[in-house]
Amino acid sequence: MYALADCNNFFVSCERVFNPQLNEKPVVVLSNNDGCVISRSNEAKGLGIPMGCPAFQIKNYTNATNVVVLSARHILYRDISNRIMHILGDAVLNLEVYSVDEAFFMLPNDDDEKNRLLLAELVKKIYKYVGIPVSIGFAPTRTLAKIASHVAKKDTKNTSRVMGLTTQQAVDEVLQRTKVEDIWGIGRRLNAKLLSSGIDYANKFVKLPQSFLHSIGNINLVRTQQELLGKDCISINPVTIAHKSIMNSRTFGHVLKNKKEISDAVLSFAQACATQLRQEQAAASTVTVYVRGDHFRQDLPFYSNSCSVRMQAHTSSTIEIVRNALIAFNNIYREGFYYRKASVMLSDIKPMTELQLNIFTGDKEVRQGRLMNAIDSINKRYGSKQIMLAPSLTRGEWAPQQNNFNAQSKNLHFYSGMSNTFKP
DNA sequence: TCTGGGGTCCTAGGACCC
DNA sequence: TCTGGGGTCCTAGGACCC
Repeated sequence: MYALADCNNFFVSCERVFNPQLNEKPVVVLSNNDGCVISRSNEAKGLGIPMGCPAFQIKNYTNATNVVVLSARHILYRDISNRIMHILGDAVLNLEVYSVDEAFFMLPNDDDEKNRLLLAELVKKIYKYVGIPVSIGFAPTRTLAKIASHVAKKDTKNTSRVMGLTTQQAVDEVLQRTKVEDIWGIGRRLNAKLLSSGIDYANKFVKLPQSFLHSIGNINLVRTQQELLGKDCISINPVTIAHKSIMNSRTFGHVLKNKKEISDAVLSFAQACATQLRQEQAAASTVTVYVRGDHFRQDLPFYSNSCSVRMQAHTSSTIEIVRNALIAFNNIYREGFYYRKASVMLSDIKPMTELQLNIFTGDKEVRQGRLMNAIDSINKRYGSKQIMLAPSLTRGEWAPQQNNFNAQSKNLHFYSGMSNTFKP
């Protein structure tokens, strides 16, 4: 049996832990740059505010009700997430942290009732020690466990917030009232294709021939169907999931034209990627830089492009990674356009332990490795930005804006200045 | 006026090999 | 009029997830 623990309205719930006045009020948390809604309380959902709603459209849904609109504090959410994952990790087998607010794990018992009691205890424990409401579903496959956790979350009569799909009868009943768009693995495109063939609910989806699934999707869609039929198709991840790519990317606070300002952003993102890479004790051989204009500005010419540079050898040195990121950036920067976003991605990542020294770069690699170790330990001890490459010492023009937009409606309450109130 | 930031996997098609 | 039959590797793009 697999279980999935899923935090309810996670970012909003985190904010409520530190500000109980937010309880029972409609609350939303915004994406970086205060762009759009990424977490909603039940009350906000009740007002009809959709996921991904642009911040400036919230007022269209408020209906004369006070909505509390908050900028995101991802460092805080990550810390709370870690606490929850520790509690889960101590109690269960094979914890797979799937996202900041979700984790899969295996259940120890064959007995449904024992499992149910164990999970109900975990839900209580997490609420008691961390203050976050969690729902847990369990079933023979991950895809069914996911559906079970949704059912548990929505069923307000079920106070234990635990739901098992352990008999065929229970599965059949739930599939009958699960829309295909709510199945894990079926997104907007596939949903549209299925609907146009008259497939609206999961009980119809599971009866489709595999040849049809192949014709509208790929092998993953067949796997999703098999999972709903109770056949475990998703291979178990190793204990520590190594990243295959590392990315750092921001939408700028406003459009930028000046090459230096944008290359400062690229430099800063490349440094962040390199630091994370070393934290994971890994090295990468490919750096990709991407830039684009502003989709929403009809009045400006639009340009987007990306460039990948393959480095001579795998490296985790900030100096090498930044140097190559800037080469890639120089390749794609075009004079005369306005830019709104840039990103840096590292790929072809390997653990340090698997790497051999390249005969061309060996000595330099060793020396830069010592330098990077020194920088990392100083930054760890005295604060994350004590030593950086020189051009990134100033706060860039590209910095995203938070708490810095106009409230058009008196119905909107904008909280600000809360960013540093949390002490782990 | 104002629209996020990460990730993964799969497939088709091109380049290249013998 | 006629133009082989296998392979591999890489990349771009599309789909999905949170």
